[in-house]
Amino acid sequence: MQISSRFTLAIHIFACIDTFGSEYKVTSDFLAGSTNVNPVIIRKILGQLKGAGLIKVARGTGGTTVAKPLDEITFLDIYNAVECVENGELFHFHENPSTNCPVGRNIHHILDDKLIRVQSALEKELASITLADIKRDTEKYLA
Amino acid sequence: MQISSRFTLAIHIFACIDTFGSEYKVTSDFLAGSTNVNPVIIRKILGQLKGAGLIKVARGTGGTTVAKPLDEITFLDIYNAVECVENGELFHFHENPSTNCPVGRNIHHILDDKLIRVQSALEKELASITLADIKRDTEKYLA
DNA sequence: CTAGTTGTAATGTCAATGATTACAATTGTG
DNA sequence: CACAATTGTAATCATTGACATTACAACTAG
Repeated sequence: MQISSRFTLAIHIFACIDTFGSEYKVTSDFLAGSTNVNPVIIRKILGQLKGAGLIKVARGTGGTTVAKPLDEITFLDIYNAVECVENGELFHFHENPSTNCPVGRNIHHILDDKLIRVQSALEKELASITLADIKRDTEKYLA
Repeated sequence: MQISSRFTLAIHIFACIDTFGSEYKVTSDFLAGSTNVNPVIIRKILGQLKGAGLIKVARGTGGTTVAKPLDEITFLDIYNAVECVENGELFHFHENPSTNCPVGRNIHHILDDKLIRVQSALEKELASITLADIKRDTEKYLA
């Protein structure tokens, strides 16, 4: 299965806040228009990003702002915030390998460290990209 | 979403073929017993691995063998064989960003190269692990 | 107070996963 | 040759997550 579009949506949201935040009030309806995604879905993602301390959302009056310097928010922070994988485990392991079979009994010992290596490689690359990179390239393409 | 358990199942299957292949006939029922997964699911995975040229399956008589030297089969080969992600794209991009919004119009330009970087990091790590590593560690834990 | 928003619950649709039953096709062996 | 074991595959089913949508209570600036 693919990683949920919540991830690309969240980055799109940050690009909008940064680009339009000084000029417009960035509401869930505004973001729904730019992403073409239902405003309730947007509000759920905003709630997750807020919960992770990445943005501030104004209750009642409306509008969203970024809570930290852009170069301190990595793709990994966003990826974790929007819960792309359950329990933080990228790979879904088959649940009940047989304890009667020597291989089944040891498959976790054999495999777990390798799965972690792969997952760590993914997360390391996610951590190497920040919203400052997004800001730079957004300005480049909008010019 | 997590990556399908077909991936860990496939590796479990290879470990069984290597460990028991010389002594027993490794059938889908045998593998279903070791993995605790339905034999029809096993047969589907075997079909995908066979289609990728990684194993040979004996029709009628039954039994499975590995088609290549173990150090020539990487985790990436297996990952691709069992179709863990659609179109080979790890990230699901929201489908219709607005063309009326400057950010929506450019979000793919801004983001695609970064998503590819992350996906490549994952695939590179997958490619660095082979079934020879699994064989070595299986023997270690079964001893 | 009112208008515009957010937060959230409740439903609905759709797709993928995995289990399960059933059965035709295949093939070595008695 | 006929049989028994096995593969390949179709057809269902239950469960789960994603995303859309409607509805509405709670909140806040003006």
